[in-house]
Amino acid sequence: MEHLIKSKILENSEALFGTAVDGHLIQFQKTRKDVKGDLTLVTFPFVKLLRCNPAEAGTKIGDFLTKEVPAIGEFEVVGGFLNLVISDDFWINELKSMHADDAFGLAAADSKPTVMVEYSSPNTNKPLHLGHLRNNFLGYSVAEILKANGHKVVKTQIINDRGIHICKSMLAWEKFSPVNDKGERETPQNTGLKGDKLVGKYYVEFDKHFNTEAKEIIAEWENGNFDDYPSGIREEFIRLTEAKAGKDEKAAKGIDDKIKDLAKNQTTLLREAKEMLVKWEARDPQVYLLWTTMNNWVYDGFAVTYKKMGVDFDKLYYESDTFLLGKDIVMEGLSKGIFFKKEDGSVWIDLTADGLDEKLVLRSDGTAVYMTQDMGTAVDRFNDYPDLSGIVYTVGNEQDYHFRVLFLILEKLGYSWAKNCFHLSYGMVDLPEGKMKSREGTVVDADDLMAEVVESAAEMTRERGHIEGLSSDELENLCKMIGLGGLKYFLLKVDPKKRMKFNPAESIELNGNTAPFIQYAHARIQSLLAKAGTGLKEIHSIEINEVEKEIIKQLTEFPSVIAEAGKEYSPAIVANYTFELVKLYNHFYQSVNILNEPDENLKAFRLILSANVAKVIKTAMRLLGIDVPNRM
RNA sequence: GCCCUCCUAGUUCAACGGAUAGAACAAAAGUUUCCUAAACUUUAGAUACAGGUUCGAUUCCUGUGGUGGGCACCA
Repeated sequence: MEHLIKSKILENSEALFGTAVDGHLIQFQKTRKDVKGDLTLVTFPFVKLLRCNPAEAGTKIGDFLTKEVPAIGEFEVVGGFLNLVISDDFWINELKSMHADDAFGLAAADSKPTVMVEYSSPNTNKPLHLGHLRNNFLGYSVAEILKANGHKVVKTQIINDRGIHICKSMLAWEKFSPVNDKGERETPQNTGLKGDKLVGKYYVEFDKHFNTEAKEIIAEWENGNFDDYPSGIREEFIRLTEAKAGKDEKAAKGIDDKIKDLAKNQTTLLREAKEMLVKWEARDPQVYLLWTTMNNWVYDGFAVTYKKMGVDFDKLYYESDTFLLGKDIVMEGLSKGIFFKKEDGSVWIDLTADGLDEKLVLRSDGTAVYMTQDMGTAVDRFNDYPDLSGIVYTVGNEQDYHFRVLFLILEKLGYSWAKNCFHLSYGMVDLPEGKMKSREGTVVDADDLMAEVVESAAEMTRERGHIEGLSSDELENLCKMIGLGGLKYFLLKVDPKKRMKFNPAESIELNGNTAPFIQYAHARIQSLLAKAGTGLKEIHSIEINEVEKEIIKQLTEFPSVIAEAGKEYSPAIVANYTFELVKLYNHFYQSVNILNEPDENLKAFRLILSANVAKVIKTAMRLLGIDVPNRM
């Protein structure tokens, strides 16, 4: 309808305004609930053209449209707003056509370019936590939304399987794991621990011993013992200690941290971890075997978690394969004059003209940095998938700057796809008590949380009843749908860019803007349809009420909501749309009695309306990775 | 110090520069002879502050205050 009106106005702009008008002057919005009309045209933009007041402009355009567009019956002008009334027949036809369309709202599959969506990308030294849940749910959902928009999607993750952090877990396991009577150190098999949990345990173990050792070193320094440490340490320690005098609490703490860092760098543990990393890079067989073994434990653990989350991947990248990539690109950029070399041999790019800084792309010893690797990986992916048009990176907003730089460098290097790369940046998830800090044990473990929400859903379902006739498998499945749906919805309904607060109690809430509220509406409609039986009759001309019309209007917006969510990479748009739809429907449901409606025609209409609400709910929730039960 | 981000009811979130700033939770009051009460209906309550641009500003610009993050030859 908007397209139709727009083109009519543009075609006749000479007659209406005496001049051609720009398409963007024609702005629509939803009509306020308390005034007459279904669609509103904002007439302020035409005031200057027509040299009249907004109301006169509205009347002129309204007169024109009622003549030109049959579906527009009448109109009303309120100030600068032209409110158009669209005929009931138009809405009923809309409903009929969506009812006939099983894939309503979805664009034709694979009709748009291939997009890669990267998400999850964990480190292999610790288990997944709440922050990863937001990342995974977001990435998965955006992938689904892009598919719904007709894109072919490759879901991927890059697994950070190498580096000093992995060596820390490995070292701690070798040093601190107890040995059982069979002479084995702890394994997932002999402890029954999930692999990622076991490895994570030793990462924590490393940190514990590491801190203890650092404290001991500081104690030695405080006693004036610097014998075992390199020259310069004593001076630095004294300098820092003296700088502390007279500082306020916060500044003093900062200096304490620096002293601690100084001491940490002198620990045997860190030295050994670094040695292990060097051995790993040299492919030392023993270190490599340990690395492979422990990473496999982690992958087994992650697989369980991903399955529970309901996410999956089409292609995996491992940092151990990609961490050397990108050097040839640096050389190429160097020869093109995009990068420059400093005296010490390090290679940089100067982005000051773009409002950014100088950025290192290759160390003076010729080794790659994070940026180098990311450049290489991106190019690599476009080689792997020749029809790839762009990459979406689901990564936290602490890396905003990194991705700005990365995309800019790729663009300067002349990769035309650089403009199709997008950083799906999301805010941190806060707990009611504040930031999650692994050191302080305030991290919420992903497995624990998922188990908790499912258990809560089970409790509430048992309390409520309505479960007669369900097998225990069906019941378990239902509780999973409700619990995990609630969790997913809670994390997805907020604008991804925004930092959000996670309240464990609210996440399992079943009222308000939650998945169970939406799932319930769907289940109730299914049971309504089952009771009504099949054979929905054709609807004849009928008078529909305001609420019914509102619902149809809302339903017709679904395709544009999907398009909008794809453009903005925002599942929140889909979530909030669905919630509005359900509220509208519940209101309607409460005000009529569909099954006992004597007018067969009206009954058929209301059933079809309900069926389409259910269809849209199901599709929308699918885009969020949430299952909807047929009964609950 | 420099750069980025965010600040909306008691709380958690909405609002392409558009009409009287919407919801949800919490609070208060109601609705079960009838399709699932995990529902529905009422009531009360907010744009951090100060300027500017505009017919019109929660939205854009400037400044102030606050939040969080980034500024390593770490990843």
